[in-house]
Amino acid sequence: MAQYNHQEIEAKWQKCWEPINSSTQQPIQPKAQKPLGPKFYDLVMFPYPSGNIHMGHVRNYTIGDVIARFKRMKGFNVLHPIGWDAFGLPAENAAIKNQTHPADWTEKCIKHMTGQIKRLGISYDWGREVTTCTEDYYKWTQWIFLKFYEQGLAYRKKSQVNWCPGCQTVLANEQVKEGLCWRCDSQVEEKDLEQWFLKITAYAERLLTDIEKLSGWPEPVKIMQRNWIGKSKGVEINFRLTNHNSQLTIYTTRPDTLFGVTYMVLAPENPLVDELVNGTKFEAEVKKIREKIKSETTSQREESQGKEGVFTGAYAINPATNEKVPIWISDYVLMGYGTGAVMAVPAHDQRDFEFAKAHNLPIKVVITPHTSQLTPDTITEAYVDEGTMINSGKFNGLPSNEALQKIGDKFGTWKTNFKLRDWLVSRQRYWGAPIPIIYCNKCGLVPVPAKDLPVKLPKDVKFTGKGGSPLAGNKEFVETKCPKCGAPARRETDTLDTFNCSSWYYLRYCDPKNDQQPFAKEKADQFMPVDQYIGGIEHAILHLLYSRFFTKFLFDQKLISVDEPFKNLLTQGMVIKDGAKMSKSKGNVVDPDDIVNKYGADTARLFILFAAPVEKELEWSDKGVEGCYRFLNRVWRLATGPLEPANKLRGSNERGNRNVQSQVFEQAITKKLHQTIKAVTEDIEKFFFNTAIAKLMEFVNFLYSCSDIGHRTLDIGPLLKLLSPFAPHLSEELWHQLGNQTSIYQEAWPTYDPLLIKEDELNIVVQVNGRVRDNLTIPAEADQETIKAKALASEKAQKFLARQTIIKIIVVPNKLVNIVTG
RNA sequence: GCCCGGGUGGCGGAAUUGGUAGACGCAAGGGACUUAAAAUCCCUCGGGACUUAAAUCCUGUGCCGGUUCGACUCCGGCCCCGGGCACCA
Repeated sequence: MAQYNHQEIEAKWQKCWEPINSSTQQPIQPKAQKPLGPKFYDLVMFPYPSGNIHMGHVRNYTIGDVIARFKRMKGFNVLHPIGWDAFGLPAENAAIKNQTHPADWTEKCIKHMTGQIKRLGISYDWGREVTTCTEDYYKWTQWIFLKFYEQGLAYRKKSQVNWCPGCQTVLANEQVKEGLCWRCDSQVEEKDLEQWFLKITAYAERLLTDIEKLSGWPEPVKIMQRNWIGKSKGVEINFRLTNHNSQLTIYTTRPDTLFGVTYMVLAPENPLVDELVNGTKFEAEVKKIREKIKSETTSQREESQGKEGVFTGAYAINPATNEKVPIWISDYVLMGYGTGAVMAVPAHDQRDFEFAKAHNLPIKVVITPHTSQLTPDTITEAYVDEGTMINSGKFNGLPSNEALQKIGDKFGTWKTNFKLRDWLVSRQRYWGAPIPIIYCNKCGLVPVPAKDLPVKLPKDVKFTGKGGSPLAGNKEFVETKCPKCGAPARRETDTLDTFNCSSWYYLRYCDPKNDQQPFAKEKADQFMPVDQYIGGIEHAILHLLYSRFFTKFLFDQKLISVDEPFKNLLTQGMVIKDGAKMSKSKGNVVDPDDIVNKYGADTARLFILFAAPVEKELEWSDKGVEGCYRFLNRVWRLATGPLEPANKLRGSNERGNRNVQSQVFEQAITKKLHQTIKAVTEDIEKFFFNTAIAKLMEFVNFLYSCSDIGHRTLDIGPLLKLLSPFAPHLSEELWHQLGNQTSIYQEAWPTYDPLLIKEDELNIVVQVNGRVRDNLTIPAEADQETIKAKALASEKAQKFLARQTIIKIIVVPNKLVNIVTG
């Protein structure tokens, strides 16, 4: 018997699988199920080609592969593609550092990572490989951008934007995490710049309501998206200004507190501020404060906690009370939300309360709790709950929730607001898809005609890392002719945020070679939506929200027939070591290559699935890996062996059921096998891979515990099939050693016989007052009365029943009897 | 502060319509085989009491209460850990 040589076996089968892997066009069909089964689109988040795969990738791709192989054997027509999210900053930074071109660097990385992925034995359809930085791909990224532009959903606007000094480019709101750049952790600054936006806010309502449709998504992800979109219902109320013609519009979700307004606050950037203070004695002071606030970073602003502010000298009239209230500016009011102005009700809003305390502004209570009385003197924090209206004219005495509706109706206009901002998509970087726009002195802004796409990214560019769009330095690129009038014109030199590229790649996989359109509708329709999407939770908002937006837009353009891209989503947990995320600086990185070399891909795959449930964090353990390696060796010996001498020699301490006739073993093994088929199948369907593997181990352990008589007659084919999604190489090798000529994953998935898994005898627990006292073995067909009688007759139970009155006996079929005493 | 997850042996984790807590794996201890080691195979393995041993009993799923014949599982209150959002009016 040859030893289990993982290196030899894995290399051999990876080579054999090459032609089968790249052939979704001619899907692999189980022999038993000839007609093409229903489609199943199995997708993992495509990687950024950073140079090396890490354990997170291994986990991601292994999960996807188990599902792909399982579904194929189940008869589905599986689409299981892979590609590269290849535009992005690291390539450019590497270029600056190493004097290589981003294109060359990226190509090298892809080549290396391709080899690494192939060595994992993942059954990708490499014939559909997609790379976002190639002209044939980004041509269509640009094309889609132009579609947005045509529909008025891509526009340029000057506004306050997030600037990352580290990346030397602007960022979208979604890309700022707690004031820091999501990529490089630099403190994000605010800048006034003219930039390109996609009008994702036009889809805010649909992006929100359609979350309901995503029954196959984890609840936390849906909650995060809901919060990010941040819908709120309120009213806009106009306040007249004294000594001015214009009026002040505020947004509030609490019109019930309108009578409690004691001052107003404008965002420092609100244009009305100039109108109010220009030429007054307040101008200098207000503008000083405004400049100070503007210069502050987000985190400095947070520290000020809404205490920074100054009176503008102007007053507004409360439409409900006709009271004159002062107008202030403060950093706690944001220009980007609502109208950039609020009515301040210190008694019922904590931020207003704190500001009022800090600046000695009056407090007026208009809602009081049902149980106690609230006065401006006794109040120590804002009362934000519901209550009874007071000091509110004819609304006095009403419950506040009723007054909210009535006051809103009377004084304002109902309005829905979203926290979601439009998506800033322009980047002042080189390594991305050029924005296909031309600026003409006569015609203004002109989109590049579709026939002229792609706007090619020139190779000859200087990388200084000093800021500004690198493309601006390339004359040949910048200088062009206006497509409309032919006059000399300039190209846009910003590139698209790479999240544009990743927002539609799953559609390109459906038709990757199309040079007429991004994808043919009928081909996209054939596979969309993605049946199972697998990736890290870090994209809960970013990529997943953008992709939903793109899909809805393309649906509206009638380019596809689905309006949600991902039917089911599986968010895998991180791979950690020594309690921390693997990172170079911590020195706790485990290189997948090392594991594959030492133990093989099958072991790596098995361990990464076995060590933890998919959605939870996975603590890497070298010892645990060895355990999985041992298991595969056990399977190997089981299949290739005669039993080893040591195994035969277990003479003295063997279990009772040994040395019986082989027939008995056969029956027992068959039963256990069918139970295992059932359990493993159900576990895989629920993505409980860790317990599926445990059940395979149990079965193997069971086989080992049977005598060699049992072994000799054993057909391990079904076991190999059950194991094949997890450890494809070893299963395939042993499958062929059994004499089979065709690939194991062209086999149909094993089925179980419900009659065979039935136990003839059941183990029934006998409890007295809920505590276990005895175990009974009872024929499966025994009726309740028999079981009751046997339980009562139990000697061990009797001990606890002495001098007790039995009140009732509870029989749980197939499980237990509980005798309750008084 | 708000919103989500999650607390089970020495460790990773099982136990999803309330029904034998600790499957499976790791580590540890003991044994078989071996000149020896490795590999392999077998046994033990939450804590405690009692005992030569077997047996038996008590206790135990973050903490405190509750519902129930019966609670890791359901309810109320609290503590701790992880993640997300963070002046959104």
